[in-house]
Amino acid sequence: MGEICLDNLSIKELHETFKATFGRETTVKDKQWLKRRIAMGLTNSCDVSTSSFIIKDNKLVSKGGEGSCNKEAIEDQAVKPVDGSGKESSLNPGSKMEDQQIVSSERLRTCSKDYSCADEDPLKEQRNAKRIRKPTRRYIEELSEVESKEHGGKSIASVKNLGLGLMSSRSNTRPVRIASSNRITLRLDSLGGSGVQIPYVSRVRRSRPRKNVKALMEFHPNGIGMAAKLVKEAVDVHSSEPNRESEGIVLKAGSAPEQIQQQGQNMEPKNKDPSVYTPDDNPATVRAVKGGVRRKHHRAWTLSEVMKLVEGVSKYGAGRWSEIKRLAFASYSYRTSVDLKDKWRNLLKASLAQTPPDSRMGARKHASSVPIPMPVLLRVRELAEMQSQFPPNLSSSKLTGSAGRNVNETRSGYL
DNA sequence: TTTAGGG
DNA sequence: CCCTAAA
Repeated sequence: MGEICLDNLSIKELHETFKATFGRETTVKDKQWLKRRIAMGLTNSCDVSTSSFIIKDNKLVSKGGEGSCNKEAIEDQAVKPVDGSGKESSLNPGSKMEDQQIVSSERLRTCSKDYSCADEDPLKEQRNAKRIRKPTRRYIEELSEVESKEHGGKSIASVKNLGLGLMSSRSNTRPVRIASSNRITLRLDSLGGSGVQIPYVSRVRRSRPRKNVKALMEFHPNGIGMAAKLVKEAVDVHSSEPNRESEGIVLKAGSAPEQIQQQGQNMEPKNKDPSVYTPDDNPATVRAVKGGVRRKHHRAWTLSEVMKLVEGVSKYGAGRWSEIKRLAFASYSYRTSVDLKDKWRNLLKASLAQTPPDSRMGARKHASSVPIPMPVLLRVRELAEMQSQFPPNLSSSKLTGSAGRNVNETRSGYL
């Protein structure tokens, strides 16, 4: 019971799932470890209410009721440092993924240190030791999202103490959240005038100025547009380079993506208090003066997010994005209802195109994007198919789907 | 404001 | 992801 049914997956599949879940690859070859890891990644979102997904072979079964949150998996993880086992060689959890170089030394530390933070300390150590490796911004950003859930908008208040009067610029200031460790991160969308940003953590996103052309054009007459742009860029350059070392987690770490990753996974259930790193928005758009709207940083969808989305759709119906956003995605500050919609659209497309030919061609050209587990795709297709038939009944929306429906993966002999 | 679609 | 038309 404890173990999720990932057992039937091959190492390769586990790797894929792992990547899909955490957005990064892993070289760990230990099946057990992978399973635990994935299990956590998937269930750490225990509140997915009604059902937790279980992947079994190619079937996706929803396990109803019981708060089956595999605490076990997590505990196990903590105890993993048991080198006694013969498979120690593969025991390098979130350590450094591809860097098996420092492995040994780190492993030792892992043992001596407190289990709970086994993954963390070693990192610091090894980092000083040899690691110089470049940050790899992408990972940091994408993994930084912690799937912590539910934390009402309670954290919004205190922000005022910071003397940020500008957040009012847009009556609808996106809920500002306070990140765990005394670190405050906020994002003001001041599209209107002020557009000043508080570089508390100077996490401005950098990217190409892109086409603010339109905006610029309008102000051009006064040359202000240009000025604005320049300013914007300037700000950008200055505050951006330090990629978003989000929450003071990366602190001393030169960058090691692993750390972020860690935090997400290791976070023990009990420590889940809302204050722990709020997956706040910020990486999002930042505006400087008029029209410095950068694209939101691309957030790779993790498997768990996808699953939440799928479940959300199954419960509230496709199209009720705002609902799904509020309920199933309450914790993900980024991911707007529109994002959900878009993602669903993509999932749908993927599910329909499922396993077409793949023939000899270099199949996975851009395999970089998380491969979505077949089961999930099947579910997506099912839901779409089904929902198109029975337009979501507002009355029984909650009962629709999730309740008693089975996952009849319709023959789909594929794979 | 939220949806649906096109870009 | 962004943007926009509709609702």
